[in-house]
Amino acid sequence: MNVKNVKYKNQGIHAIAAIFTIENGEISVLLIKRKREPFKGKWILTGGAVYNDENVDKGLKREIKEKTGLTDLYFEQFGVFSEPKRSPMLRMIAITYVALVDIKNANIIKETSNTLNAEWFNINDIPKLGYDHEEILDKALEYLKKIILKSDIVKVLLPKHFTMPELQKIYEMLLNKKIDRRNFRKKLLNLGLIEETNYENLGRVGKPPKFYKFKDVITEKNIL
Amino acid sequence: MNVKNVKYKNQGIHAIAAIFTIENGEISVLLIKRKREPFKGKWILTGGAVYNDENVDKGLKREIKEKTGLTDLYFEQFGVFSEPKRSPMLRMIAITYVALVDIKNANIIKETSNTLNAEWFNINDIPKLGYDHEEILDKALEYLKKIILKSDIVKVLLPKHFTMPELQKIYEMLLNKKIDRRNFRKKLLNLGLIEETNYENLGRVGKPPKFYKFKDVITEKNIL
DNA sequence: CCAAAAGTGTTCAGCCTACACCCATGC
DNA sequence: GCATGGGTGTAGGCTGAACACTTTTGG
Repeated sequence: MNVKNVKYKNQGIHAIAAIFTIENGEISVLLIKRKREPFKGKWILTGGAVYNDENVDKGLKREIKEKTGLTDLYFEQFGVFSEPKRSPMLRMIAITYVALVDIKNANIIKETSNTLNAEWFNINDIPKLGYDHEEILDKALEYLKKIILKSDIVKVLLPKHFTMPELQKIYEMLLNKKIDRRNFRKKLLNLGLIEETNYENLGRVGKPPKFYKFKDVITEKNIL
Repeated sequence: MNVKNVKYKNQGIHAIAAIFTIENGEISVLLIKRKREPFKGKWILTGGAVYNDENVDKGLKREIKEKTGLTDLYFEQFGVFSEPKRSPMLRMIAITYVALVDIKNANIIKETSNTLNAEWFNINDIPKLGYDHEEILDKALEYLKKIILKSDIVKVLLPKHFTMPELQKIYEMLLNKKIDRRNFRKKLLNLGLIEETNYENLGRVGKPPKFYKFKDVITEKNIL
């Protein structure tokens, strides 16, 4: 069946993710450079059009894989951008996501049939973006800060076994503020997302840290 | 420009609202009965396809007005439903909303060119719905309970001047639990959304209540 | 004066913040 | 033994929950 009513013909869905990672102690976001019009040569967030046989999550995964090679990331939907003119030519509605990926697993494909380049940009040094992606990026960062204490989303940024100071650094970077060591430990243990392990790793300066891991089973109570 | 790639041709956007009100001390949701296939004769939530020159909010407002006559309601977007088969025939993605309306202003159009009927249904007595609207309704109720303490959304359900017990009854109905009178008063006043007025209204049994109103200016701090 | 409805205050528990000293290791 | 980095506890303020009596009106 084809759409006949011209009032809502030729609409499409964009699934768009602000993919974040932590690199050299700073938050970066992955941008891709467009190969075609519109916005040819401009940097944009990762994403693209959802196919008819996909739900939006699946379309996003496929687009990310096609345009960056990334397959193993955590993502969460946070918004809808639907101004009629947000995309020139076709009417596209964007379903937007925050995603996190571990830089160590992040082997980025630089060029594809649709993209000229892909690069991590420090979030304090973002170029002008195509479409309405600057607005989407702003909202994504805001959302990330809001959910970071209510989910185990940071899991992907850490090795299986990690220490409190390692975990704390990630929160400090994402939230962009200093946190008290004692309070942080109490809070995180209280949240019930992580548990101590008997993993050990000596050979470093200073008192050896305890190691923790994210619990395998996250109960309802944990993730609000 | 027309879509050529068949993989994402003929997609469309549904804006769909679970419109709630409080009637005889119970929560009701507005359902409309479809006049055409698919789901001809079935009850569904209010909504329809977004036009090309509208953002989703605007499309929702238009659809609600066309199909129910309602113009003055509070609504908030909460989700996206995108399973490929959620709508038979055309591939439609649903952007979903919670809406609230004051029953006293709710003069419902019963039949339109697209609908056979429109009626309020007690949420404990919902018929089988078309599309995936049962799932949407469940999620909408869940969302409503979550935001009710963080926004002035209940404003539309109350007269300009209202008493604490009146306000409390609405919260108790929406949250479906008893709340302690003293704690409720402290909490609501603390939230800073409402303020006392010198409105008076005697002639009722019992000690005369104080009247309150929602503040005209809601500051950033108030709505988290 | 009595029935009905509204107003009010205290205590306890849990959570957040601020803050300083001790401990185990490598060199 | 000393430098480095990690671990730990306590006190004050805020928030949410539990709980019972007094006040004002209409009839």
